[in-house]
Amino acid sequence: MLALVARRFRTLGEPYRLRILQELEAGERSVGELVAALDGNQPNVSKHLQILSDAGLIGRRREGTSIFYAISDPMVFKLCALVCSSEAKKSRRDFEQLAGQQGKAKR
Amino acid sequence: MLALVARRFRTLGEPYRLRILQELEAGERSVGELVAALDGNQPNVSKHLQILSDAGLIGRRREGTSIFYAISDPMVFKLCALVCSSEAKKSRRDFEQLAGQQGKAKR
DNA sequence: TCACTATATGCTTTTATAGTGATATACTCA
DNA sequence: TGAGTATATCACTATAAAAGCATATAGTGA
Repeated sequence: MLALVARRFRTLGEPYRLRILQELEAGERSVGELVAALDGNQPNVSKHLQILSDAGLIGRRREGTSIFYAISDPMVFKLCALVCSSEAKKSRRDFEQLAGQQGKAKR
Repeated sequence: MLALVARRFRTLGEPYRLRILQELEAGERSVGELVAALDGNQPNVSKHLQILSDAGLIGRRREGTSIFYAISDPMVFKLCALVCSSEAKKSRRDFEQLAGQQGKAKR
C-alpha cells in the first residue's frame, strides 16, 4: 500500500511529466502537439505519457492516426497546489532564517 | 519552480521515507528509536532523515547526545490522503474493467 | 496492397539515488 | 582529557529510471 503511494509520488517527481500535465491542464493534446509544445523528442514524450497513463492520471482517445491524451484525475492539481503553497512557506522560512543569521553576524 | 515541486514529490516517492513519516506521525522520535522501529541500519535512516529535513518536512531537536525528529509540515499527510483516495478509485476502476473483459471473454 | 503519417517499443548509455560498512563528529560523564 | 554513546558523513556498489536512437506497429488514403 505504502509502496503504491510512493510509486504515485515518484510518478509526479519528474519535471518533464509535470510539464506534460501542465500542458494537458489547458485541454487534451495529441502526442505530436505535446512534442511540439514541450520541445522534446517523440519517443521520450510517448514514454512519459505511458507512465502517466499507467498511473491513471491521464486517459487516451484515438482519432485517426493521432492519439489524444487528457487529464483523467484532476487530483494532481490539488497535489501540486498543496506542494506549491508549502514550498512558498519553506522559502519564506529559509529567507527569514538567513536574514536572522546575517543580523547576528553583524553584531 | 516546477523543478522544486518535482523534487518535493520525489522526496515523498520513497517507501522507506514514507514509513519514517508514518512513524513520526505518532510523535517525535530519536534516530535510534526510528532505527529500531523500522528495522533499518543507522546510516541509511540518518540519510533519509537528512533528505526529509532538507525538504523542510521534518525538524530536529537535540537532547543530550540524541537527536529527535518531528513532523514540521503536516501537509504531507494531506498529500498522502489525497493519493490514497485516488489510488482506491483507480483500483476500483481497474477491477471493474477487468471484470468487464472477463464477461466479454465468456461469450 | 503500398506508401505515408502518428505513435509506441526495444535497446543502449548515462545519470541519480538507495543501501552498506567504515569512520568522523558531537555530546556526556568520570 | 579520555572513554563511551548517538548521530552524521564518506566511499563504494548496486539498482532504477531517463534520454536518445533505431525500429516496429497502427491507422489512412491512393
